[in-house]
Amino acid sequence: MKKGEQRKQELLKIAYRMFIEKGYDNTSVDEIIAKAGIAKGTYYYYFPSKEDTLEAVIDMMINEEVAKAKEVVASPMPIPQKVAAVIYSLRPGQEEQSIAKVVESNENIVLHEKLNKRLVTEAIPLLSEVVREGNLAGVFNCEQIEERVKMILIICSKLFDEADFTENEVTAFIDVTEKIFGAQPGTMSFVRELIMGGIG
Amino acid sequence: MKKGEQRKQELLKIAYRMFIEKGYDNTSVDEIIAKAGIAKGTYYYYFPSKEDTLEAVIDMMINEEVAKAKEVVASPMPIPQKVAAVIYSLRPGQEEQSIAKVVESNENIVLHEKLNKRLVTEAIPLLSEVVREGNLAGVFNCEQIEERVKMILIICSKLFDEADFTENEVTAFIDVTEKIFGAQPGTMSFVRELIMGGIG
DNA sequence: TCAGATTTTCGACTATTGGTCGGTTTTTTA
DNA sequence: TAAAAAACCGACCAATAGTCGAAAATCTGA
Repeated sequence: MKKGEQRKQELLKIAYRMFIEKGYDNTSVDEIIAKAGIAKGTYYYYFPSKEDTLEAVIDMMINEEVAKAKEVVASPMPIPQKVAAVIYSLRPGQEEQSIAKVVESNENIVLHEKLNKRLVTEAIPLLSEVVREGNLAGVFNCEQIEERVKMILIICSKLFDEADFTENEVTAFIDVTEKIFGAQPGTMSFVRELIMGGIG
Repeated sequence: MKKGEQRKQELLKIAYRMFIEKGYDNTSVDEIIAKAGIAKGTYYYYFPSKEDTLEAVIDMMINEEVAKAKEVVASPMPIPQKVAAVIYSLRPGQEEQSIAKVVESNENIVLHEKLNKRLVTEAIPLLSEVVREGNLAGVFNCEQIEERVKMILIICSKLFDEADFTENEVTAFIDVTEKIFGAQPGTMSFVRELIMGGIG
């Protein structure tokens, strides 16, 4: 890695942290360069604009999460569990969660939404592959796989914005997931413990 | 209506138009007051901040769409058709659609997302009432009504962002809707013509 | 080793923007 | 009709994204 590339990565990490901590709009370029200890010109030598920095930060985040998801897809695991694991792996990582003060839901709409949109797009082919596996294995039974996967991902991205889940939400989500993919009732019921224990 | 209230409404309309035409971020307060022919101080006499103006604009839009939706709920109509009609009435109105250049999807994330969020929240009780009707009438059969309605609304808000629908999307959407609400297969199939003819 | 080119860095400067404030005009009230 | 309240004005401020020409550091090849 060249010198220049190193600096860019360093700036990216700083920007990433600050965008998540304080929100994209509430983070000024001046603050970023102050923390990095560089001059304005240097920053703009690496990034054409602040928004491009955001885009790069999102790329970084997406790549990490997609990599995790791909591992899960490749790993041997019962199909229903794999579906859950892929979705689970797409959540914002540990770090984001702990840092995030303003980040989720109310503030930082731009980052949040851009990230979710990209996440859904990138995840569709991955999760579709798993569902296709499921169809072959007989656990699932559905057509329009990509479209159904998209719906599930959209639901998840919105539902998981809130930190806590109600009993009814979980129940409905499990039932809907089974029905969307044409699975036998109970196929996804293990998700209840997963959600209640792991996240909620 | 007092003089002051008139001016406020006038400003609101101007802001609404500009936010939709050019996006919230790309509309400056200076532009708004220029178009309104007033001074900075006057603007801030009516709105504490630019963001409050956005909030007020969204309120305005929400109220209109909720009013339409309420009419639909109250009107006599077969339940499945009513479900479709309520959802349909929540789309951004004619005007928005025609004005909107940058508005949808790519730019104007803030307005778009805040609006959608509010729309889902406000629509849940309305659509839930219809579904409850449907349960009593025997066309639907489901529990966790609010939660299922929320899912449908989320799916719609994301799916209808794109102007065009694929055959597969429509097929999957119809099937999913029926299954989420526990309706007989075919119950919602009329939606196909509705979407293909009316929107797509 | 050294000159010339390339890459990287610098920071003063600009334009735009959201927002403030003290004062003026208009309208209402009594 | 005079005092009070409401509405309005625009100069001013602080913050902020982005520019630019020049300087410093690094690399190149002879």
